Amino acid sequence: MASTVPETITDGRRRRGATRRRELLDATLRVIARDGLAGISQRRVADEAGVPASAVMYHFASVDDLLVSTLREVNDRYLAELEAVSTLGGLAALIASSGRAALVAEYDLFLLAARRDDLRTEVDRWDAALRGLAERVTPRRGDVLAAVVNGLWLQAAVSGLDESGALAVLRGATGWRQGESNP
Amino acid sequence: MASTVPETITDGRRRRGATRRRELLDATLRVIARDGLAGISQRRVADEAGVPASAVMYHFASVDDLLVSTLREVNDRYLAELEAVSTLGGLAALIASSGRAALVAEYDLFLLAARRDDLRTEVDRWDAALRGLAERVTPRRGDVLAAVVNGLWLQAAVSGLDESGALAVLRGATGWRQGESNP
DNA sequence: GACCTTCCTGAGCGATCGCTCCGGTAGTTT
DNA sequence: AAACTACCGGAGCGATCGCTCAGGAAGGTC
Repeated sequence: MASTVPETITDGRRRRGATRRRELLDATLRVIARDGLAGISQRRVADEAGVPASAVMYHFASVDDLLVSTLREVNDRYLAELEAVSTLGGLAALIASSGRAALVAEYDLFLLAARRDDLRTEVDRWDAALRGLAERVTPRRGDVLAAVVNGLWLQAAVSGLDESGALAVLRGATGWRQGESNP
Repeated sequence: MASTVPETITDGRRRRGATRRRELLDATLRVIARDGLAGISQRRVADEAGVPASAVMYHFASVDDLLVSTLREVNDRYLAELEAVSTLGGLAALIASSGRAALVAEYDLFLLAARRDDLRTEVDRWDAALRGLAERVTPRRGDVLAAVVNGLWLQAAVSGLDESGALAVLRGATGWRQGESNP
């Protein structure tokens, strides 16, 4: 909030620093996917990223800050994808596009946000985006579509789900009938 | 599997032991609800239950065993409740009956089961029970109902959900129209 | 009463935890 | 080249971790 955010970093030192910071965020997501939030520690993330342990504390104020930053990054990415969707087909493709391990990791972070007051904004952002999409795609059945999307995403995380199966459920839930126009 | 399971324990020592074991399971669920799986430790659970730390290792082979036992207990309870449901109204009541904190804790354990091969059976049990209920209540749209139930449960955990709201979505998703017979 | 089984618990070990500190290195600016 | 800045990384502190162990205490059996 207080720091200036240049559109492109010209300072070579800062650019390397920013890269390493992102590598730590990626490593964090991989560790969560493998071992869950309980598996996160400064040293484990550092090892996963191939950097010394102290690097974590240089780029993040605390391990919790690392976790929260990872959550925000993941959420930003998904919100952008959600907002780009306008059809049931696109929605099915999005839900089926991520691997199970990554989805499980993202749900772990989602639950973290659900439990902590200081992260409610992240949950609310997701909720608003999903509700917006639901109203956009199926104006009369927005609440139903929102629930189905949440459910399908959970099934994709836990048991896996292919695109055509997801689409069939989405159509079934929104009252789509064979021969109707998209979505 | 190898131990005899008497229908009622007459030995006072064993009965107290069984009680304490259950207290530890309850304490575990409370700690998860508050701090997540990452907040679980032998000493923290023991403190929450009001027993010495060594009691955990007496009643459970390891902290992981404590976690797995808690998961199985929670799953058993929910499966029994799921199997008792036969109408949309009953389903809505069940979904809305648990507090948010408890639901978040149960999802944490659910994700643990989703990530670990040795716990797949628990996920599969849940999946089979939900699918069975869905086919029972709405034979033609079983897959849709299963997805909606998962989604509503997630929403109940994250944002809260009242019974009437849940019922409205369940009816909307299954094509129920005003004036039709239950469910 | 003696004897046995079951449950209990405080002390403590080695490992790992989050985090601090500080000397060092390498780009950038003057 | 000197001064400055940003990034780097090994050492190490106190706290907590999972788990072991050995010595009771208490209920049950004979």
